[in-house]
Amino acid sequence: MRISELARTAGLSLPTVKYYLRLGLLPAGRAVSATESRYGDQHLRRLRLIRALRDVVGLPIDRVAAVLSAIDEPSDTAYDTLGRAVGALSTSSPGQPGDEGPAAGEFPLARTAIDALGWTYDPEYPAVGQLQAALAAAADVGVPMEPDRLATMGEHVLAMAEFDLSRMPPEPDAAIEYAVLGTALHEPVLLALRRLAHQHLAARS
Amino acid sequence: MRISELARTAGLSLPTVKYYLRLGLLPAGRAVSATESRYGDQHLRRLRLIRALRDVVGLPIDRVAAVLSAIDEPSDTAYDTLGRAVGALSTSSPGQPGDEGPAAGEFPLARTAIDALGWTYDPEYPAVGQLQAALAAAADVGVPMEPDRLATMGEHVLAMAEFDLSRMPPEPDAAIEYAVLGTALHEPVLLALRRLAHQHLAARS
DNA sequence: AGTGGCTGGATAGCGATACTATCCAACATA
DNA sequence: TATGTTGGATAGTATCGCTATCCAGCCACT
Repeated sequence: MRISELARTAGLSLPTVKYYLRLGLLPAGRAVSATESRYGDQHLRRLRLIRALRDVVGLPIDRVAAVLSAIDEPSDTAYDTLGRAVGALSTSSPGQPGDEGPAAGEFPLARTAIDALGWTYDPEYPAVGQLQAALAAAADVGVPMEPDRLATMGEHVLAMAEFDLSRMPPEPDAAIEYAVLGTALHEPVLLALRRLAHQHLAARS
Repeated sequence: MRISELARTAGLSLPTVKYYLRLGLLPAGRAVSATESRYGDQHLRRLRLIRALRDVVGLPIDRVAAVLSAIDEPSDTAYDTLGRAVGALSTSSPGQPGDEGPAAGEFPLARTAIDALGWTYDPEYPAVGQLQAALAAAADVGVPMEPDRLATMGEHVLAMAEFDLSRMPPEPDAAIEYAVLGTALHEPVLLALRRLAHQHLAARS
C-alpha cells in the first residue's frame, strides 16, 4: 500500500499523513526505493488510533504523541509505563509557569474526597490534580460534590473499575495498551451514557 | 466594583474581561456614567463559571456562550431549554459540511446499545451521536464495548443518574441551571474518579 | 482649573495549533 | 519517453483565544 492509498483509505488528506509522519506519530513505511515506501495494516490502525484520540477523546496532537510513545517504548516497569501513558492523557494540566507540581499536599479537596472513599492517596498521580481542579470548580460555581454524592459516585466508579481490571489481558505488553486505550476511549462512552441516563430518566418522569 | 477590580478579583487580565464583555459572555455592568460601570457578585460568579466551563470542562468559547445563553433565556418548555443547554455541551459535533444531521437512524451502534439497556432511544438527542462516535472509535481501535461491559457501565451510570435526579431542586428555573452545571461540572469529577479507581485497584494488586 | 488615572469602545496584533499548499528532484510505471 | 507519484523540505493558512494599543470622556484629587 502506497502512501496515497493509505491516506485515502484512512479518510485523510495526503499532506496530513505526511504531517503525522513528520511528527513521528506514524512510523515510516518500509522503504522500497528512494522515492517509495510501503505501508501496511499497522499504519492504518495507527492512523485510526490517532484520529480517535484527537477527535473523540479530544487530545491535542502533542498529547497524542506522548501517549503513542508511551505505548511504543515501555519503561522499565509496567507500572511506570502505565503512569506515563495515562499521565499523558491528562486533559487539564497546562501547568502554571513554575513547573509540574511536586508541590505535594496541595490538593486538599481531593485528599478529603479520597480519604472519605478509603482509596489510596498519591499526590504524584495526575488524576489527583484533576480531581482537585474538578471539585474546586464545581464548588466555585455552585454545584458542589456533597459527601453522599461523592460516596455514590465512588461506589459505582469502583465497581466499573473492577470490571475493567477483571478484563485486562494477562500479557504485560497487551495489558499496557489495553489499559491506556481503555482509559482513553471508554471515557467518551461513559460520558455519553451518563447524559443518556439523565435524558432517559427525565423523559419518563 | 469597577471593571479593573472585577478582573483582579477574578484573576483575569482586564483585556480578557473586556473581551468577554464584547462577546456577550459577561453582561454589561450598571452604567454609572459614560465612562464607568459597576459590577457585582453576579459578574464575579459569571466569570468563575466561564473559566470553569473553559478550563475544567474544556469547552471552546463559543460553546460556553451557547450554554450561557441557554441558561439565560429559557425556552418555552423546561425540557427544551435543557436540551438546548446540554446540547451546547456536546464536545464532539463540529458536524460534516452538510448540516447537523436530521439523518435519523444513522446510529446503529448507539441504537443497539441503548436497546440492550432498555433505555429510551431518541436520535434527536446529541448524546446519541456522541455515543455512536465513542462506540465506533473504541471498536475501531481494538477496545470495543462488549455487551456485558456495556451492561455494567449502564447499570452504574443509571444509578448515579438517579441520585442526580433525586437532588434536583423543585423550582424549574433553578433546576435548569442545576442540571446544566451538574452535567458539565461533574463530568470531570467522574473521569478523575475513574482514573483514581483504576490506580487504586492497580496499586493494591 | 489642572493633572493623573481609569473607563468604555474600537481595532489591530500575536502566539499557538493543526494542518495545507507548493516545490523539488528522484524515481516508477506505461 | 511521457506521466505520475514519492519522500523531503519549507512556507503559508485558518482558527482560536486572547493581548496590546489607541482614543476621548470623565472622575477624583489638589
